[in-house]
Amino acid sequence: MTTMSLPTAEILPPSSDKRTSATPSFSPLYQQIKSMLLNSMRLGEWKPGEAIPSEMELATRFHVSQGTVRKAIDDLSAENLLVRRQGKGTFVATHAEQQVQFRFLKLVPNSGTPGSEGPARRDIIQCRRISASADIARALALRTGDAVLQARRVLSFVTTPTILEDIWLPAAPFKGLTAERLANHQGPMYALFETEFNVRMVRAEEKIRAKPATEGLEKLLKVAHGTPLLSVERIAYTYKDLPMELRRGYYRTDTHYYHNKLN
Amino acid sequence: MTTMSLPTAEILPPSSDKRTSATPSFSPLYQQIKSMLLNSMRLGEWKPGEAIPSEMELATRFHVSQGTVRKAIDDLSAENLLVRRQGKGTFVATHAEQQVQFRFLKLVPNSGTPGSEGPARRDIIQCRRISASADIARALALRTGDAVLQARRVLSFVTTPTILEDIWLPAAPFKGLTAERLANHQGPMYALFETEFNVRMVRAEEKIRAKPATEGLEKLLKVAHGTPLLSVERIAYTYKDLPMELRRGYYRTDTHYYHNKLN
DNA sequence: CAGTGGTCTAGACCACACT
DNA sequence: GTGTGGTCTAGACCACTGC
Repeated sequence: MTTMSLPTAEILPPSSDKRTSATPSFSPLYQQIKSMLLNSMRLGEWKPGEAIPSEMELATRFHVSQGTVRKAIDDLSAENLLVRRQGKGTFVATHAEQQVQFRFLKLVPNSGTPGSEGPARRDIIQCRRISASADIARALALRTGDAVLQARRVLSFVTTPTILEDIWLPAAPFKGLTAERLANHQGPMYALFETEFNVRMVRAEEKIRAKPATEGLEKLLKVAHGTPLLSVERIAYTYKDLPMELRRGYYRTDTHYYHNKLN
Repeated sequence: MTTMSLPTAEILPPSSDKRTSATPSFSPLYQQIKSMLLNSMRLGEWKPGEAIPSEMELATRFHVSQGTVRKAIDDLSAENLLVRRQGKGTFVATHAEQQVQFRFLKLVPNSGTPGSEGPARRDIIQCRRISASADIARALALRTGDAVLQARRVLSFVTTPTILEDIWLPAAPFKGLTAERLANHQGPMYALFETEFNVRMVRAEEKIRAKPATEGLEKLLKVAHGTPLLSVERIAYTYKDLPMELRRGYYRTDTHYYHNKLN
């Protein structure tokens, strides 16, 4: 039973030996549980913010012990895909909660803590549908020419414009997204993606460089010509390592800095 | 057995719990085990690269079950303080291994993978003993005027000077460190710190900004005047959150980029 | 082969949140 | 009180490493 996948009908013959080693790879039970939990999240059986069944209930459903379910949930919890709350239950992680507002935005003010400036002001400058150029398509695992949405916005903290971002999204999963919906939405953009488009960003990678402000950037961020800016290119992924967003940001680093923890 | 302290000579003081609860609180056994393992590593009972006792042996020593020891080791392993190797044992993590060479240096070449350029060339420009200025002292949790070592070096990849770093170290723990020893040493500086000074860097925090190259930087990194550089200020910590190094680096980002994973 | 870490179980009890 | 996650135990067996 170790290398086969569990029956999708969620029935495990009681006679089957769960520990017999078959040759090729060997996948522990808790890994299989992880996959099944992941699938349920991906397919929307449990949505972001909702509780998943209790450990005992999942143990019964999968015909394993509570400890095995626990190990699977521990892993997913460590990957920030689930959130455990003692006495209450286990919940699908979401970008809509205050505590995780700044999980992906690592820019913090020179003095103060992340978020101490209050919510950022978001000004959507444009949002349009275009054809993917070669590099955009590659980043989003599309074909050149495929339809993508492109948005541009400025984030301001305490009236100071601090970030300019260009954002590219595959058009298909975000059908119906307009500048108005972006502009009218309060809270993190990734929260909007969850509730409106059932797209949950699970992880991201960033490439960071220092670049001089170009003419367009100078005006929008109100900095002098050639001011060094932090160039942050991010690709965000949903489940299954599927890239769902490309973002090219320019950060002012006179009033803020990019904060990173190394472990 | 859960809320009592352990019955051996190695009893922990009723360590204050990190949670914000007002009650006297409650420290699980595995947390106490973690602290004791941490202490043994800090005091050098097991040195970086060495194996710690087996799970069964530790369980006997601490009078707990193997599962409890296991949970403690799991945690320390997740924090990169220990490394488990199935069939061999559990080892104290070290900066001297190939696999973790680039744990703290996140600069990767535009094309290629971390380390694909071969080992970096390290040129020590200076190493001297000075009095800590106010900001250096604050970063290293010293008093203004305390003795510190200050070193400057250039890292080059494939003959291209890429990083200039100024490094400050508290003089006391690094007594005897000279430019010669730095220059003659092969491999990561943090590995030298482990073997020669019994100082192990456990984690670090970085503040990243974009800044124009100043006159001194231009020559050393061979870039044009005003070229934007990545300014990376790092404070590295040993056990117990004790700051042991301040590092101010300037990275060229035309040939490389700073890579960060967000989870 | 023995010794190590890795997985899994069944059951007990504790801490926490809600009702 | 009930139900949730959190801790701990004792024991079994599996997978990997090296003698």
